[in-house]
Amino acid sequence: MIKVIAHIDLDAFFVRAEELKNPKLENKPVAIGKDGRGGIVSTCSYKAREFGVKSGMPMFKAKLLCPDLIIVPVDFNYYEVLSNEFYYFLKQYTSKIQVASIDECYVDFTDLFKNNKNLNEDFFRQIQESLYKKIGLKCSIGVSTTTFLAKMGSDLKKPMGITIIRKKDIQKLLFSRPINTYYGIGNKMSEKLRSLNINTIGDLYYAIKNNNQKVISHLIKNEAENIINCLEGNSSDDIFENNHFSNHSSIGNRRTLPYDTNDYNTILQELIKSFDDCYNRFNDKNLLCGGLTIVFRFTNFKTRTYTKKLDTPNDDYNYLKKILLSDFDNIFDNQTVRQVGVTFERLIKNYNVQIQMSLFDYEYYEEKDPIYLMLKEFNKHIKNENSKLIRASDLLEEQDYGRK
DNA sequence: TCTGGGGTCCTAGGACCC
DNA sequence: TCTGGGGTCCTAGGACCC
Repeated sequence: MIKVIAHIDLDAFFVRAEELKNPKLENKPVAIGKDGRGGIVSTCSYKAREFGVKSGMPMFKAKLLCPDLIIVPVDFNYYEVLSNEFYYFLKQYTSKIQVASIDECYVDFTDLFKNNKNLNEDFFRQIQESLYKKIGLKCSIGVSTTTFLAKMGSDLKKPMGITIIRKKDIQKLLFSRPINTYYGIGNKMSEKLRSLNINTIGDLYYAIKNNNQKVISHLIKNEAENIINCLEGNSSDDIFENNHFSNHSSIGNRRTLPYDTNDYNTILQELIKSFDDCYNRFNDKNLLCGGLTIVFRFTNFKTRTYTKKLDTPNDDYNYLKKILLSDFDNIFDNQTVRQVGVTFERLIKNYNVQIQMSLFDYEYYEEKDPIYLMLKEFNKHIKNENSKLIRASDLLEEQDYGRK
């Protein structure tokens, strides 16, 4: 059966989130990110883009392009709360939602269109408008028969765009697009392909079709076949239902040092800050950590990682920290370091913790409890007066931590 | 005064077993 | 009379995405 899959992507999400906090930022050139050594633009407002500011650009460069740029630091916890609001909003339409990141998801609307042959923009326009009215977020929507095409579609018109890609329109809409806009082909691969005179998605399609071995040999195993399937609309259209952006199999933190150094104590102190940051986020979630990774990035941007697998998954601060410190002593060899980081890996749900059912209730939570705070934020941001109070049980029921 | 920090996934190649 | 080769499992490092 032909499916109706939408990819819904929030427009300049971090900027929009900050505008909701501080409406004075609206229609101004705003960049979200760190303003300091190594700071880059995480995302920026459309006004800032008019000056040539882009995601990933060093902040000092952005300031040169746009002297009036307003720089706002990243507030990830707040974005996460807002992101969950967005996904709850979508649930009024269907539960067939696959959360892909903090600001985008795939939704299977097939059932809703079962009896309606006239697939058009109206329905999606209504979602857009309702989302904006209720939560204040803007989004772009791509609609097609597969997740890949929906994803490619949402990128074609922004902000507040709606793009329907029908099978007969794939070539017209996608083949002239630059090669790096193909989802899954990044800078490295684009560079290789351009050196082989593959500059557009269409170029790549025909090269594979014509069995151009020079090109095919640069792709990973089975990728050529996969690309043809994607561009002919025959790739997977399955939605893997998940409920939260916050279900992770790892939690990490990296920190760029104020200056490159090989000083043992300076590096160790930053590493411990990283560890504490990870632990604080990890500790909220009733998880066990099954492995610890330390990462160094050197002046030349090469990275070195060191992973310790734990015999038994653990959540004890002192135990994990002891491992961190002994690992650090083992591997640190006085090389000059630019960035250090820690990742908690192999996260699994801690089934040993028994929680009384009554504790799932919103009103039973202590005011300092992270779940309580999250709910408070969440309810505060729902603008519709009629929406009912969300209870902790609604959230927790849907938690499904751990790996498949 | 270049190049963040949150992640996931893939692969080459080493370790190990028989 | 020198170290094959098939298989599995694991991990470091890198590519990619937002």
